[in-house]
Amino acid sequence: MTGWRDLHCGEARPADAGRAVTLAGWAARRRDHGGLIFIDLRDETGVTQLVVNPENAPDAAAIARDVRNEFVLQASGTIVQRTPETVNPRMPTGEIELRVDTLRVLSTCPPLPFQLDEENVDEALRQKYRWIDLRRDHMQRNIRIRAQLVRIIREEMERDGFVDIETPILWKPTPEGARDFVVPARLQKGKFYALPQSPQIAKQLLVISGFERYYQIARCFRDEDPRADRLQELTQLDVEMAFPDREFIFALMERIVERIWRECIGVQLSPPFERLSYDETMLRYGIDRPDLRFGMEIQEATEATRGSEFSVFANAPCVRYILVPKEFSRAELQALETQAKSWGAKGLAYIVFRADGAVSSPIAKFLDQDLPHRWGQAGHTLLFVADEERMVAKVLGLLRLQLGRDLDLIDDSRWEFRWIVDMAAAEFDEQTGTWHAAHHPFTRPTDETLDFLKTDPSRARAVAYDLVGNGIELAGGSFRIHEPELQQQVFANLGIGPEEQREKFGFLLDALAMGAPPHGGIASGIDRLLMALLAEERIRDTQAFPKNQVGYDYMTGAPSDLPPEQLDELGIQLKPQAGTSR
RNA sequence: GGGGGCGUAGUUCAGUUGGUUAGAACGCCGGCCUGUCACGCCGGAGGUCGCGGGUUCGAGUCCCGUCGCUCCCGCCA
Repeated sequence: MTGWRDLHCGEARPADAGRAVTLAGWAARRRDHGGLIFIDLRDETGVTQLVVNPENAPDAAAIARDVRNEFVLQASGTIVQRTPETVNPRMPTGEIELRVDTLRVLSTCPPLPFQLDEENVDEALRQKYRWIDLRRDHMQRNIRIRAQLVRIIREEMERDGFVDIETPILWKPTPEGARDFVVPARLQKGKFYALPQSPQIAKQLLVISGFERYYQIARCFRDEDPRADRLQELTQLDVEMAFPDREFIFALMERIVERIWRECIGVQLSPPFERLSYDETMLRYGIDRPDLRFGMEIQEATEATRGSEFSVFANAPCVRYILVPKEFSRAELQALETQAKSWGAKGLAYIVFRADGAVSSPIAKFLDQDLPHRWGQAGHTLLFVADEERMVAKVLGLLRLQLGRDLDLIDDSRWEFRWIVDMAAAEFDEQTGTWHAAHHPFTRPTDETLDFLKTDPSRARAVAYDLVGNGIELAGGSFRIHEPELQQQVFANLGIGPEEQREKFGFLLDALAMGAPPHGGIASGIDRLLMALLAEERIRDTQAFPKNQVGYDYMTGAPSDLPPEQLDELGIQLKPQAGTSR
């Protein structure tokens, strides 16, 4: 205890009755009864009720009358046991109160821009007054559990002999992956550092250096559009090890996750988590981070409809459907089709099975008679998408998720974790019409599918894995390429020529040539992990000081203009239209 | 880059088919109140209906534009 107080507000119990103590904290509420005045005094441990009686303490009563919410107070007096009829069983300190002798106002506060017990306050306002927002129980809980979660991670990593090593925040711009946040270099005018999207290369170098087990709670930056589940500035548990063993890495993560869920929210998980292949996941859920808390899995219908008289189905490379437990109306189906089209589908075919046995559908008559009945069910609707496989998976996957939420099919009490394994090595880029690395270009292709990178990238697999929990990607990792020749070949397959390789990754290739052990690892987004743990809808509520969807910080006003002298010093000249401010 | 939703008091929201002076709750201010704990009771202040334009006798409401927020698609190795 510091000199300001000798007891915390959440600590006092009947055993303390009779003690003369001083408390300090915030005035959470004041109830002025004309005579008696009650003040709920709050600090980070809880709340104690202050009672100020003008007969015993006229000076304190005069001060208490002018106290308003969120004033900071120091109160001295005696802890007294409450009489039975005045006990408040809803609060831990409800059996006692502080009979105040002297009261001191340490700090005042105007009426708040929003109330601490208000829900759904506009996020812009919450962020502008974040120091107020963070006083709310909900945010206090989130930020404190975040610290607890990080502590658990560190303990588990240290227990297994991983060494915590910091890597540079000022790093080299890399063209692969997300857009870089860049930092102008004053001492090298016209040149730029980039903030790391992840310490990927640095951690590989550390393992090559002989730190066989590295970890870091690392800040990462990605200059892409944020979302409800995505941040520009994030924190990840970053792990890398020499002579990697996939089972070891899985078990490590499972142990960490199990402990976090148990200790932070009292939920007992039962690892090991089941494994799903990437291909099966994409087929059944249409997305690489499936939410397994409800069914409505995607079903294959391509072969069955190949000879159909419905030309759309007959000609499509892929036809799949989901069976939705609802009889949709025409208007609802219209809305669903509009939604599906906005995701890129050409249309949405449907067969509604009425509860009375009637079937309404513009396409059922074109299908083999028994097919719909084999797939359907009274009171349900079949929704079909026919297109390229990628599009079918995407649209049905998104439909499944949206309908799962809208129809309240998701069982919130369930925790479904899965390892997604046998990941694709390459992804098709619709815009450029080329293939690029699905994970990152240092990911090790499997020996068996290595040659497919050249001939048929869609079939190439990587030694890569993701951990998914309740539809949220919680971790992702891989084994890396440790042979310089293979790394050069993979670069080449991804369209990065020898000169570009040298310029951008020369130091990595050199390092790989100088005794690089086989290595691999995993990374886990702390913000995402917390989001899943707390079932938060907005990842921003897991951070103390988040920015909004266009990277604006309401509190500080960042990003902001620079004075001309500073720009000069950096050798930067802004285009006339640039430099607009809010 | 694209699509959806939202924008009314300090806050959260309501506001009917376009119709009188735009309401409620909480908060705030004043008064009363010695056992409340979401204290109670009485009274009061508080509004550029995001902004600009249009239609109309009349616009919070309809139309166009614009700004902001938010969710999603793209993007996110």
